Amino acid sequence: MTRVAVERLLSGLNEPQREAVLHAEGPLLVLAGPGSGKTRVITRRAAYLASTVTYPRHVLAITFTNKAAKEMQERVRTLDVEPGITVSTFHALCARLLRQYHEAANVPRNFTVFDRDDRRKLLKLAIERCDLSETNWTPAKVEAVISRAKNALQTPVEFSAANLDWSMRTIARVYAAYEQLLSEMGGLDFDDLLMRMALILEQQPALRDKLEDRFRYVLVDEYQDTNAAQYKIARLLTRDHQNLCATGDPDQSIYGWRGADIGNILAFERDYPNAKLVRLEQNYRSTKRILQSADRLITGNLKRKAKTLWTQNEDGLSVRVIECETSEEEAQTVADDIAAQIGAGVAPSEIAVFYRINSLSRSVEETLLRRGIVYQVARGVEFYNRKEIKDVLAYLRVLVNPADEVSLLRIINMPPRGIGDTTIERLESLARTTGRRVYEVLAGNGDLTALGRSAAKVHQFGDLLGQLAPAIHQPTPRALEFIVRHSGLHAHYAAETNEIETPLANIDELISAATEYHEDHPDSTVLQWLEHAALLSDIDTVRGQNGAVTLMTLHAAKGLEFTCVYIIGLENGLLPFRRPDDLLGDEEEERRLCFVGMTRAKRRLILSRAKYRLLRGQTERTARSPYLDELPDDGVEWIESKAPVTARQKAGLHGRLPQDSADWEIGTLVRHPLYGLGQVTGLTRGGRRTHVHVRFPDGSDRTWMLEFSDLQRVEFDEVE
DNA sequence: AATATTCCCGTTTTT
DNA sequence: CGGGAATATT
Repeated sequence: MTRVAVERLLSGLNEPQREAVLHAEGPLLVLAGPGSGKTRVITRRAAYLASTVTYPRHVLAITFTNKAAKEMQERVRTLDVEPGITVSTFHALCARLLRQYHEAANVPRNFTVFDRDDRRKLLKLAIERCDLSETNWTPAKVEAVISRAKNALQTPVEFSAANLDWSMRTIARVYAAYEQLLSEMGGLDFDDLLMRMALILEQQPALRDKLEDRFRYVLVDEYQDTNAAQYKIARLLTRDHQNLCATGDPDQSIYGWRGADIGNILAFERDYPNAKLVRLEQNYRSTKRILQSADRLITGNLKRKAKTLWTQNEDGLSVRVIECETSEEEAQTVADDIAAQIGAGVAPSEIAVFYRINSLSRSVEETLLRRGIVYQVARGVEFYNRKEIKDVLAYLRVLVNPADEVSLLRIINMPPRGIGDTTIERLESLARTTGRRVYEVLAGNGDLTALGRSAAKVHQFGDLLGQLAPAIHQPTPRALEFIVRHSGLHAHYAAETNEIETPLANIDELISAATEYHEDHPDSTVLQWLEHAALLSDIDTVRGQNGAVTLMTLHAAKGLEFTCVYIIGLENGLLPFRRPDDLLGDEEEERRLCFVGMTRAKRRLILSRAKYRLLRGQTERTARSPYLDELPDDGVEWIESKAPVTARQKAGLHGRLPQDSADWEIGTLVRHPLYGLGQVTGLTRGGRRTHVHVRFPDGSDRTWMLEFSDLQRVEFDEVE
């Protein structure tokens, strides 16, 4: 690369940023405050290494999310670097390497990644196998303990040895049974991906050497959120060449609950005594007032390395704290302000609402919906959690990895084909007694008479799988279409009429997603796509562009920035979050979480709380978050939201006028405050909910839950 | 065997 | 409140 080109990589960077970009050999720690241009630095650094110092294939960058990986890959490309660097999350990287070196890793070549649901199911089985009761040993609790053990790289035996008390010993038994089940099914859970990789790097020197030689320059972003397994992987990959660049910010460590150890970043200089340290402290993102407020808050943390955040940006607006009466009012106030900002010309995509727990999104969603403000919720996993989506994926998973009995049992009677619980039990016991796996019983032409009358149906199902099997060698979108069509799922879901939820539309969307992925990765296999889908996170599925306001948890907000930021629910027990039963909770981590949220804001930051909050069906009195009291006096404006008593609130019932579903029928003319006049085209009455479908003159169809809608009946004579 | 209904429970954050 | 499991019904 020419001198001119290197100059270009350095253009617009300040001195410490340049140092970080140009430091090639040896360990480097970049402590980067919020908004300090870290992304720019690591992108340029990767480009510099790939083009000037070495070849692209020797550069590895590990990011926290898939989305960040994709963006970084693209940015490096626009810097005119030859393709070939590896940018990936820890999990995706490990999955790829474990598959590539499956023999050394002692995992099946076609292992599948078991998500949280699968893991729960398997744990239930494991608890059962250990003759324990699910009430005493709840899957959730056991899951947490096992996950922690795996993150600490403890096998069942080691875990058992390390714990003397009876309860932990018992969980160790479940852990062992769970591992047995996983291995029988050819599955790896999220933690396994890291743990296995760490262990083979440790135990197989030849492979470790090979990988270290491949990845000669390693960058780990968000180093403050690495856990023991990730730490070990990073260290082992760079043991000899020591070219590890860690970037991050201890003040933004927010994943302690999932095993992340803030100590990893704090001890970097001890681990690497000759490390170069670069501090990025100039903030280019936020106004002075926003930065000062956030900085003041974070100084409340006692266990902390002091640092100086500063900015040359303007003072800006005061940070606002809005105290509302109720959570509904809070949502309305936020929606009002959002509407005003959009009216003033702020792009909706520059606006975000953050909250501590997902369930808080609902109130804001409702108010935005009513105002017709387009929004997106960073909760993409929910899409992959839909029943129909899981059904389709289960077919793929079974075809790719027939040992996956969790998926097999999911589809054996989906669509319904007359194979009920008793038949399944018989099938399982037949498999057990003949020492085979269930899929082997299905695939073999053996004797199914033990299954009684259902034998024919089971046999048919085995045939069906045989017919579908070739599809997985097709490109994923085609495989999906084939399977959806021929499995009977299509017919099954097409038959479901008058539903608001349209499974077929979701399946189409799944195929679109696969198509998009396939365009980006033309040579990818079904197996790779499944893996990709399993490792997607909430934030990965946010579609950046379009004119939508973004709603997300504070955790998902890390690494992003918006012109206007609203953080709702600043109440004691909610932020900082505290579980009802237990007193503990890392209050410093909660403070960091708030800090992360505040520092996402460029120009306008609003913090809100409600004195009464409707949570899980009950309105409760709340107390203000202590964090609000820690904000500086200057530059913060406190607003007591006046509570306009509307007809709605007087009417009670979630602040809405009661609607009587008896008044509604197909053809009824209605008026909506936003969309105007429309006509009811359908009603879906569920257990306690009624959904109204309405068509408007512009041809659009919309659906509301009757009790929440702002629809009003219109009599014919009014229309004239 | 499949579907409809009721009841009970648990309460975060996510790869 | 909402989801999942257990139970009742056809």
